[in-house]
Amino acid sequence: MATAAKNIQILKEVLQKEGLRFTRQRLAVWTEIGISRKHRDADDIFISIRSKGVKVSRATVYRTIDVLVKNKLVRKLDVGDGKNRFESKIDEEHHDHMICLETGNIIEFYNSRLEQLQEKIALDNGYELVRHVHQLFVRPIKK
Amino acid sequence: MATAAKNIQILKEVLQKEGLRFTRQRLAVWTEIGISRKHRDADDIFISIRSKGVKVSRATVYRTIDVLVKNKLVRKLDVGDGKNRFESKIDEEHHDHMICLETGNIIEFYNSRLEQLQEKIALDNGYELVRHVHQLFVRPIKK
DNA sequence: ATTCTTAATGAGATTGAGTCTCATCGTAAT
DNA sequence: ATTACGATGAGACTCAATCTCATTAAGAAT
Repeated sequence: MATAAKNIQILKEVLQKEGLRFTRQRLAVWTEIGISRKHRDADDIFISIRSKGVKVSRATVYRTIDVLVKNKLVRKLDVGDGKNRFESKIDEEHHDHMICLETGNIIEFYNSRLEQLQEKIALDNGYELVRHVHQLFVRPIKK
Repeated sequence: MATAAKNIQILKEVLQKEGLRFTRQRLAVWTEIGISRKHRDADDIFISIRSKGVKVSRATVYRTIDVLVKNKLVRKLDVGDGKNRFESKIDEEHHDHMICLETGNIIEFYNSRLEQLQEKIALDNGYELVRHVHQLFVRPIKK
């Protein structure tokens, strides 16, 4: 389970590996993404950190997120509205997303057969699957 | 098979349905997308139309594409580089895309089992699948 | 064909997410 | 504590996409 101490440790290891320094701002960004509800956009994260009294800039938020995404601590999610969303990958099973066109709700799903098929399709074409983007845009079934 | 005459007819029907006028610009945009190679971005389409001597603006290109997408004549494709691509859906089987991370190549694929699975996943969650976004980011297998 | 109403267009301003610059700050090694 | 140099922040900048509004042109009516 993710404790604050464990999350700090994870961040420190990543920063060390990348030859980067451990700073208040980087910790704040990682904490914000790791602790809070999912699917938040960059500005949301920026505002939230500031509201907690930590001085940070948008530039630093974006720069830090890039590092976290590169090191697979965070996942970047494009829901098609021009703003990327971010979610922690720590203690999370892999999943994709269903976006409700009526409410904007984001529902997570996972299907192993689907994942296998994706690997197979890439392989059949002479490629190795690196990552995928998979969103289902849905509408509630009317009774 | 798609002939120029047939494509004009399709466009006219859509415009009529939408209560919109048939204009040189709208025809030029539809022709450009319908005739040319796939996966073109808006600016590409804009430049190409201009180079053929048809006076058009970026605003009109975007406005027309919106109408075409809304009426399922054109598909909008987000390949993750910040620029949407467009392709004609006329005389095209449905397919998804594999994007090569090394060359930027876009490969089309279709798998009926995959399509069925998506329908089922939405249904199992109480939703109706409206559309989906599905891209595989891949790397050539090294020999 | 000419007139007339109103939608469509174009040039350029604007938006907004994300990136970049560079003077200043702060980490952490010594 | 000093020092070297990486990190940060304010705000300029980028670029795809959208909006504004004066002008243009469909296409219906005559």
